[in-house]
Amino acid sequence: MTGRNRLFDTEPFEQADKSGPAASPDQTGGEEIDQRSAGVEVNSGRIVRVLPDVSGLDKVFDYLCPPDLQDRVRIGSMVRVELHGRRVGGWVVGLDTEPPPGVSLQSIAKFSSVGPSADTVELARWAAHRWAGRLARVLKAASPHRMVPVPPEPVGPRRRAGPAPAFEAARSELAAAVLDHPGVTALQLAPDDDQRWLAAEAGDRGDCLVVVPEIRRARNLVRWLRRQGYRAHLAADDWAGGLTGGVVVGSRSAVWAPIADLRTVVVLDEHDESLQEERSPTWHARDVAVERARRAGARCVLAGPCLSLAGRVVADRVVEVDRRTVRHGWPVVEVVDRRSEEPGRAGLFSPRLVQLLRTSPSAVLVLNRKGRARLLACASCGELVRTEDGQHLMVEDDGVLTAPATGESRPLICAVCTGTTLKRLRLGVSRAAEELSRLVEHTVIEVTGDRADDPAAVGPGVIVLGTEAALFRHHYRSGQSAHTSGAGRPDRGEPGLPSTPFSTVAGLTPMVAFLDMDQELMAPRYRAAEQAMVLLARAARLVGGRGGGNRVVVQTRNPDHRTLRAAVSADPSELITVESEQRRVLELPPFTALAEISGRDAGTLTHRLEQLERPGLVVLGPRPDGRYLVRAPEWGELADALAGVDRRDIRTRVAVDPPRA
DNA sequence: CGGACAAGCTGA
DNA sequence: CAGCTTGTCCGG
Repeated sequence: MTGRNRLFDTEPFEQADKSGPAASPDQTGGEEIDQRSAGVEVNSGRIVRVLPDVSGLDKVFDYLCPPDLQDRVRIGSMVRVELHGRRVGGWVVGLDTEPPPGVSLQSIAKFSSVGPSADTVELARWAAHRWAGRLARVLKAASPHRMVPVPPEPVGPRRRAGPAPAFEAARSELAAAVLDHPGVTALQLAPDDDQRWLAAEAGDRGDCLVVVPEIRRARNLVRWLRRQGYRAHLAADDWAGGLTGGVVVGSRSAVWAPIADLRTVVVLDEHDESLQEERSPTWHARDVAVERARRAGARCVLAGPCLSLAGRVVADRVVEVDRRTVRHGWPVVEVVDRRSEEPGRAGLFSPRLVQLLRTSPSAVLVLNRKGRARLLACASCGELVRTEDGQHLMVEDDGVLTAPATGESRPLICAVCTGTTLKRLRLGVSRAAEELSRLVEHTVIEVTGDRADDPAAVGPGVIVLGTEAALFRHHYRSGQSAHTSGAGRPDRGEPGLPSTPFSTVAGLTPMVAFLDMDQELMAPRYRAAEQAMVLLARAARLVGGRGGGNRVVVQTRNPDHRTLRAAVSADPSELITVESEQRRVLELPPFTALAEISGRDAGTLTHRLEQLERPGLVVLGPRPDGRYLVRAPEWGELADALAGVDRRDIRTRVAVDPPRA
């Protein structure tokens, strides 16, 4: 059958004719033909391969590169091209390519921006395969947000201009031990170590990338480095800055940033989950950093107070700051064993915790909620939002109330008092706050993750209570200073501490208490023990080292849990030893590779994977929520399997290295 | 992804 | 059979 495309492919002349008087005949067809006849032999008529930035389309297309663009277009360049009648952006991923026979080529419509280097495009390809996702998604992360028409040139002296920042001799020694070694080094630090010195020392050794989990911290670090006389660039604001040389700092996507002469890649707080992209492909900045450094012959340092097992395993060696420093950097961790309390009257607050809270000026309390109640209550009368007959609870769905049980729906209005202001109830946190306010004199502030407003202000006489978010979403307000800086507004380097977010300053909170650590310790996730340790390290950073007299309190019924033992003895490595052994025995990452398959057609995909009959590939599941896990002996196997299965006609989400499996 | 087109359905 | 929906295919 001669479909219209076949005709178009093979006989462009006729196609142009046939499009007839109605469709403007000459605009595209005529030009193409001219270029073909004039171009193909005579002018170099460079053909480039373009990957369009169109989600759902994972294909490359060949285009002619007009002569006036040829000196600017290279691998990674961002261009606009006509595709199927519309203009789309895309990346040049191949030069001088051989187009499929019989296709008439169009020209690139426009050069948009400098893009990732050829090396970075290759690295992105590796990552797309490694995490079984689309190349375009990775390239997007590796590309500037604002267009960069011309790449900046490297400048002369890139290193520190002024005198060296004064670090203790011990740190400079440590820096040398870590940074002057080829390969990948995992560096175990104390939780009160702000790690800025590592960025500075790396900067002293040449152009480097510093990846931190939070953009706010990246901003602070850039400011600090500049004050120390370094050329520092914030990757998010100045994508191309690194091409002039110096220190590039940014959050996870900074691991893709261009840089003139890469010597070192540093990842700070390597344990932090925000180093992993949450959308597919779920690439992890730690692993990209390691691979990038390896390819560039650069050094790589993974640092933090709570190195992940994955980080330790991927590293060539692990260096630990001396025992005394680590121990000193951890606060006293007090484990409150709730098993010994009188049964029956166990509220959320043990007598011991209440005693500690009463004498503490302020505190941050963390309640890891069970389940996710979406309850709504009327703000004026306080009633739960129910159906007309009061029999069923209702939830909000796209601006209307619906009762999942009956299907009944109505606008956002309370049936009892016709109030229109409804508030979301955090049952766990709200009840805990109520209970707490009867036990202590402090003002109690609730914090949950879904409130996008200003962080809570903690200060003397105030207790912040919330989910895990309470560890992050607050500012410290010391004494009478009423100043708080907005969440989105960068603080302008005020000299004092009042507006500085907790995330960067250790030792301000007198106490952090976990009301129910068992939720975390016993969570059915293979990394639960590690993740609980991350929370403890975070808390440790907030309250500071043991010298300050502040403490972390953990309420639990598992006082002998390996995570708690390690925290009490201020030694995260202790946990890792046990954890490592268990993971090996249970064949879990990082000793195997895991992917989580979810979505409507998860079953179909896993079935297809099983049919590949690859040795060592195991499908686990489905779990109650319909998700599957796929395990392979190592990530290469897993990636090959996922690449070898047809995913075109099905809707699934694939998360390689799922953080919460 | 989003348009182009074919096939399927409805009502006059 | 016009007018509309639904499904499938394909892009240089």
